[in-house]
Amino acid sequence: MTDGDPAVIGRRGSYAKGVARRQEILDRAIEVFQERGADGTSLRRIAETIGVSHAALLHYFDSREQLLVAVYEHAEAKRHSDSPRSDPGAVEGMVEAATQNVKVPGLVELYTTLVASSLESGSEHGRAFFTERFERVRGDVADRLREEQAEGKVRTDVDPDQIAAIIVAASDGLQIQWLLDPSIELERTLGALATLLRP
Amino acid sequence: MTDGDPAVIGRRGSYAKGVARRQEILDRAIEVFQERGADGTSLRRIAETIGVSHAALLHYFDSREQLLVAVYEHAEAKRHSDSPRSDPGAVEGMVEAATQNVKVPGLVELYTTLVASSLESGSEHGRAFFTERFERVRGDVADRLREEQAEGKVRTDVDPDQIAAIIVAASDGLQIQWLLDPSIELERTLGALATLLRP
DNA sequence: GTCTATACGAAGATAGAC
DNA sequence: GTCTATCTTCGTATAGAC
Repeated sequence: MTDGDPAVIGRRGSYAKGVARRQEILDRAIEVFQERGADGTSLRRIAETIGVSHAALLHYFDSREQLLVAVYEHAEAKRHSDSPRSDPGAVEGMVEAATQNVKVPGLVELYTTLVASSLESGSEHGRAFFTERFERVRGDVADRLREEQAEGKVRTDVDPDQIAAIIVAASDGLQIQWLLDPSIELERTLGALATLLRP
Repeated sequence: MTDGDPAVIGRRGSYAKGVARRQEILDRAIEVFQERGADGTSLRRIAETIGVSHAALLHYFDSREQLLVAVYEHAEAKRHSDSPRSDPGAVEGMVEAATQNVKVPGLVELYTTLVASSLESGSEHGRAFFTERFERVRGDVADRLREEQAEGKVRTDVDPDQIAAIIVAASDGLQIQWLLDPSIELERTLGALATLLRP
């Protein structure tokens, strides 16, 4: 996120109570999504669970999609601050994140749903968010790969940027495959990718 | 699909005209999705474009999701019969499929949308379809990997089943990343994955 | 068997009162 | 800043004409 002001994501609530209320709504909404994923989560049901009208939600978020994106963003940020940032290798970091994700199927479901809808034509906000996110995550992974290449931990006959894209894609895709069929062993399969990268 | 009768996918239309009409609907629907993806595609809009009532569609397909799955299945089968089945290496086959897909963004969008909704709780049909599909595709790729390992074309220090899952995941994920940001160079990036697999 | 007509409830979004 | 009321569209279900 390039903009420093968190409230700028919605349309209003830029001051005092508005910001607090917004955070409160997001906190409550996260719980809803963690247990329900993205299916039983209409604006009206979320509003009902939280205890406001659905129109009130739309006061803080321009559309259902913006609310969903904000919820995902908020949940992701919260997890990053909860886990003490171990900062391991490029693949190891992805493995760690993926195994964490898979414990909260609702979030993976939400993520997948949002990525899918961001591909559709009407989704300016979602498209921008995920385009930026993919770029940032790929960049981070590529940077770490370069470090590891310099340290002799990763083979140097492949382009770090391309490998980074593959790692991110494989991680996303495997989480989906795992949700549909847990027999694929997410961690060990991502481990095989790490084997491929060793010099 | 384990059942040999194609008409069994819907609920009726098992005979003569019904089958033909069903195919006709699918052919027309494919065009709709190829240009619109999955967003402007409500049951009613599809019906309107095809020239039937939305209730008529539900005569051939139990639900909107079943129609969408059938459309995707039909489009995929059609493409397989159109391209003369080159049957190359494991990764090469995925590269070929992915580069074909990316020429029809609507289908990738449809695929992603369906996979996402198959994760949700209400989706029995979609979930079964994609679980089977992933299993079949992974199995095919793994078989080819084993052949290539025997031929000395692929390194043998990795499990073919795990690599197959990674190839499928990476292919799916990269198509999405490419749609959001074409600068990642889909073919060359998947080529890097091929490099990793060489002995 | 095939399809039209119609109805129902839920959804996202908007307008305007308070 | 938040609500009620309302609009439109959606998926789905049913009745019954042909």
